[in-house]
Amino acid sequence: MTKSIQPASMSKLGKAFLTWRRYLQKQIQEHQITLKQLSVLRRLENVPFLHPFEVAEMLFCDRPTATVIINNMRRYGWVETRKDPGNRKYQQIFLTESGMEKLDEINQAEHLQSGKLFDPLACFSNEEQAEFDRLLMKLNQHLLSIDKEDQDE
Amino acid sequence: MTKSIQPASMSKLGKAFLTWRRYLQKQIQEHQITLKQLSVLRRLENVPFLHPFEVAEMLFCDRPTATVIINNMRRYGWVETRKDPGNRKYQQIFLTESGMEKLDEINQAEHLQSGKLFDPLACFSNEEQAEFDRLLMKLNQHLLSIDKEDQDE
DNA sequence: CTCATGTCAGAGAGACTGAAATAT
DNA sequence: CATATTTCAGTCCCTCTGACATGA
Repeated sequence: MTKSIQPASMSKLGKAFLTWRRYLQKQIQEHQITLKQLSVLRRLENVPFLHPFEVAEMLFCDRPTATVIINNMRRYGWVETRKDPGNRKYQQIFLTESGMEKLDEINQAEHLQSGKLFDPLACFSNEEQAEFDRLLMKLNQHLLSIDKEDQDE
Repeated sequence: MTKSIQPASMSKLGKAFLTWRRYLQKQIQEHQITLKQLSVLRRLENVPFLHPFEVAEMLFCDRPTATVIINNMRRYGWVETRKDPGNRKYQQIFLTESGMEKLDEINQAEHLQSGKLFDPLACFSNEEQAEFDRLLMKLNQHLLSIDKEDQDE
């Protein structure tokens, strides 16, 4: 009897995630940017600036990792940082001209236009999409209690 | 209007996956082993040997990546490789004594006993579990057509 | 003091490319 | 010849730990 580390459903979930992430990464690879970097750029289209801890939250990573990602983006000149004048322990991350150009380049790419990308959920009926989303929300809610369990140990 | 890279459900799926993987990794980190390495060891409990391309398939990664992972495991002495006598372009990957000891160590760890681990699906009723699994299978089936789409380009 | 925020160094895994060797 | 398997070198991103500095 094979001893598995995780329930079969979680393996399937992982497989779906990896397949999808690989596909997205491949679609943008010619633009020399990673998915996480693009996520940050896109977010910066809609807010004046981000704090590093907000980047960590949205990318669902820890703060040191966010620092690495931000530094990579600074190296490419897509963002720059300033001290928050109101609270000097914060950093503000701003989109640069170069970062906006990068975004334009990507947003105008033919195969990245909305409707051109593969739709992962196209296999679902509306009811199934809603149910899938509901189950994922429930799962994420449940997974939050992992942290509490950790503290008990 | 925020332009997102992916449907909201896929973000939720990614979040669930990362949370779960992080939890599992943390559970075994004291044993100085990664999840992929442990998956390979566990599989080798049940088959006489593996070919590298089989490792790539089960880990859902490409073959060069599988080579890296196998080499890391060889470095720790958990596996060793021999030429397949029947087909000399194949390698056979075998579990070593040291690898078996590593497995024993992990299998006997108190907090890794079955039933002790956090159950990610405990939030679901039996019906929901079945539905979740069914939807994930359907999604994975659908995602297979990504490759076909790629070839058309 | 405490707490949250941010950075840094270092290590390591993993992913990818391009090239090559090998065997079918 | 073409094809499939495997490895290798090299690069890069991400992740984590542990420590530390900063400022509220």
